[in-house]
Amino acid sequence: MHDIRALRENPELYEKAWAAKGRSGAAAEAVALDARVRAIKTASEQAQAKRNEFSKLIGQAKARKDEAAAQALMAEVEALKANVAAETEAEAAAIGALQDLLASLPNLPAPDVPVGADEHDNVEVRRWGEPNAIASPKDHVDLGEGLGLLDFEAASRMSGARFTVLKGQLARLERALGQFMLDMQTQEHGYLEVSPPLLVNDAAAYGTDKLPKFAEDLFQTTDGRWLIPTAEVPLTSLVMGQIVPEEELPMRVTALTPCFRSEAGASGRDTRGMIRQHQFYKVELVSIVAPEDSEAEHERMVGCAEAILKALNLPFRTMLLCTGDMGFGARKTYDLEVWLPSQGKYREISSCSNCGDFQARRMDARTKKAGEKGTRFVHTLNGSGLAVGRTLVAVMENYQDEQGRIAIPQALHPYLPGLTHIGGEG
RNA sequence: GGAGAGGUGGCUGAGUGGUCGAAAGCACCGCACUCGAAAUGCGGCGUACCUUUACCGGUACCGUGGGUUCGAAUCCCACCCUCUCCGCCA
Repeated sequence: MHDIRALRENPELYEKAWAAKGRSGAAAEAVALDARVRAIKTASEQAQAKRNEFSKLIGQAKARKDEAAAQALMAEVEALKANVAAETEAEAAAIGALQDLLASLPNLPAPDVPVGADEHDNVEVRRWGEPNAIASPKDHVDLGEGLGLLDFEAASRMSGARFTVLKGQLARLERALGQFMLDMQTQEHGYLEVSPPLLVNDAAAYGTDKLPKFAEDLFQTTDGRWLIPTAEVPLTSLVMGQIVPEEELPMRVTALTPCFRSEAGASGRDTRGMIRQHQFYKVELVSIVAPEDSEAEHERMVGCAEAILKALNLPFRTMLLCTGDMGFGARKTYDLEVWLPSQGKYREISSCSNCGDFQARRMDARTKKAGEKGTRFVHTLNGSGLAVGRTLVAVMENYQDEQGRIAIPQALHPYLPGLTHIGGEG
């Protein structure tokens, strides 16, 4: 959601950003709607004030038992009635139209976000690790099926495409990865572990900008709730409608949850393997901070995500997304891309976004300094730390050997005692 | 799922359809008293929006959304949430 006052004062800034996303003219439309809202509002309030005045007089007449005067006033106010109804109705309609428009418009990119059309214009910020020279690397599908521990056919029989069955040590490795990530984020990076609901209502989905625009990307339950596409939704919604004392900020929370995505717009993309699934585990990081702290927090959060890849010794690069590749609610986004030997390229494994006050406005999440008057909207940030399914893929492919076995990364040994390899005698 | 009770400001808690945005108390802020503090006294003390340079003024908000009415915290309807008991259940 946007600050209509900021928009009113600086429409060119918004127009520039929205035109680049194919919403040319939206800023002017919003400003015009806003002017209409305020004009109607003033008229509507004046009509109500007049009616209230009469009603008060009627009350006073009744109080002194002057029935005749009361009846006369009631006759007089009768004429105002229709007017008030029409005005308030027009007011609600105008406000609704403005709200709908504003809710459909994406966040503005931060000034230091590179301008670009799509992922080709993203900027590599840094690179870590050297891709292993693996002779004719297998992909994770061949590796997993070769080990008899990955079964896409069974999954498709019971659930359809984009699901997987993991078995044995591979299932155990997935679990170990989730535990490892969660432990690192809580014990080393100071995030508070949360076990949130996986089903949320409209308000939570709207506040985290999944609704109304992206309903088709979500699964909905028969009673109208939504399966979370990411723990960002429930974690950020912890502050929905709240006024958080400023001394409690920054608030850092994390959760390991399944994520459910319909992948409605992705048919045909990444159909092989478990890169793009309807269901996957992810450790999510969410920070709620004071406005002036969000940029520094963003850098910190990216570091918390990178730390997992470093600990697992997986080569990756950090990308700063350009304006055209950023998500709807983000003001600035870093993606982490991990090296996948089978594809010979880097693939997204984490996305860390600073949403500024965009989500906070939608969900009315504010902060207040003790002893000071007034509140400010908080800034919200979210990032994957990391996507467990894709990390499993990366571990399988980067730790494979010539026999199709998979070595266990050093950092996971405490989670898989006695296990050095998956496959073979391991 | 069944039966019942209830949702009012930061908190507690009043509120016969008519100066109720809402008593009172607590908390908080200012002033007085005091060397200082406590106690006491006096005053202030919600949020959002509209109008305005500002002051003033206006509108809305008593769980949410509708309705009745000249007028709704108060009456009616639906929904949400909390609590108690019963049933069921991992």
